[in-house]
Amino acid sequence: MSHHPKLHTPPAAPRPGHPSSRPRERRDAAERRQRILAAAARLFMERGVEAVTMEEIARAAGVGKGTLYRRYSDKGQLCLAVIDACIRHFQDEVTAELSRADGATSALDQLDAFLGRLIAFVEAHTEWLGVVADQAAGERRGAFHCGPLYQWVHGVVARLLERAVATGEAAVEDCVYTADVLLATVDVDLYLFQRRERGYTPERIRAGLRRLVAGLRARPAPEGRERASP
Amino acid sequence: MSHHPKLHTPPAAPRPGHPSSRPRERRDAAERRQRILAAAARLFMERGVEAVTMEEIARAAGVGKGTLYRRYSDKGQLCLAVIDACIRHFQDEVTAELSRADGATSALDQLDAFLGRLIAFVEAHTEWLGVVADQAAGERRGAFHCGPLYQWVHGVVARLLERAVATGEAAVEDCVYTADVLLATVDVDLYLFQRRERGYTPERIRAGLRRLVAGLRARPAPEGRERASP
DNA sequence: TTGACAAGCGGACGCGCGTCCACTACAGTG
DNA sequence: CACTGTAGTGGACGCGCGTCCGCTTGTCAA
Repeated sequence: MSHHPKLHTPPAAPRPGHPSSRPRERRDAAERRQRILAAAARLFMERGVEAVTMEEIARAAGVGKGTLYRRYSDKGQLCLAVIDACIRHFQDEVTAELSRADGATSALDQLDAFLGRLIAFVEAHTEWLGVVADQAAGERRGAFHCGPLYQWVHGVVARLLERAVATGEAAVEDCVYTADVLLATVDVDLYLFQRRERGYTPERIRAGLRRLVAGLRARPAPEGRERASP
Repeated sequence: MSHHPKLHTPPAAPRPGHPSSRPRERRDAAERRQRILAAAARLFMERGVEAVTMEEIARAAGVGKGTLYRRYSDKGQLCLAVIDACIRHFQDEVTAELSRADGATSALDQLDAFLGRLIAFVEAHTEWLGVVADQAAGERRGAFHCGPLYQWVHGVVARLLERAVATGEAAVEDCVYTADVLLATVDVDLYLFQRRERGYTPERIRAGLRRLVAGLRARPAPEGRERASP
């Protein structure tokens, strides 16, 4: 298992596939990459993600800053690389569960289950995801939404919505848009705000999200509906 | 018109109200503040918000960086101060419209109208709001959600939702949470992503949001409903 | 008017990020 | 094995932010 089409930095940069197709990554370079990842993981665990600087990571890994930035264009990318194993695991589980429940469960229920898993994932990696989000500012605005992780999650949600529409379970006009909306719900910034400032539990957030999904269900009688074009 | 309880930096810092209650802001300080605001507004218009540095603003205003930071703790606050007039105008219009339509229009329709206005506001000030959002990173995470602007907008939405529930129009369990969700929909990052990458028009976004609100309507027959307490 | 005190000022400074480029050393070639 | 091109390296550097602290100046009381 575990093959989501080049979502993750495969081995490194040149070629993921054939063993003798291109000047593949140098041996020493690969070793340094391991050192970097190990050092970053250790420091992040020890002192928290925010408190560690790129310079420290470079020093701890015994490489220069240039080398560090060659592989990970910013702290966010490095974070994603560090929790890469978790991400793959998450994706594998989801993929497995979805294909298992394929015909047996309604699409909307699968969506609900997926969102539950997603909340758990966010809850478990808030600090990391927070840093990732921070990097997507200024010049890099929108980088996260354009990145493979969001694309994948969005794809899953949109596909489930489309299936739900096809089976008549749900009445959704614009699945792509709606998927964005559902995911905006677990945006790290909002999630942290609700957890920290509002004092919500993950369960409460989950419940709210579930009710939102319930609102997508097709209605028995479209009587007092919205007027379509004013 | 135009009195929302200290949402904006009133005159400056010490006291908004009585004329002889505290060592009110010095005259020269006030003048400098005007210079800063004018310089910032000009530079932002000329070269775009992102491209202007705090140092340049200070220089253009003929003050030191320390002075600049004394009043506006970061670029985001400065941005908000520059578009303060627009914000007040927005709030006044909304307040007026809401009190005008008070008994005449259904709460859900008022909500819909408000969200339309909100989208227009975001569309008009994306660049500024983007910078504001950028500042709410790292240490300052959640600053925007804690700030007066979000609080106010959230209050409006939550109140309308509560009214809709009271009149039986809508079936919403958790109005505060739902307000957060509706607003997450027009989060600057997401909004820009949908506008730029997905190529959505504001109208399309508005339509999607409207449908989301429609999903909150109370159902005629609660048949295949969610099980309330598992 | 004078004195005193705090509010206000401003620029030097430190920090972290990310870039840049002269140098190194690995991996194919003859 | 010597040769060579090129991926890879690392640290000096520049930038923008935000802070800090010694100096200035308005304001109020005597």
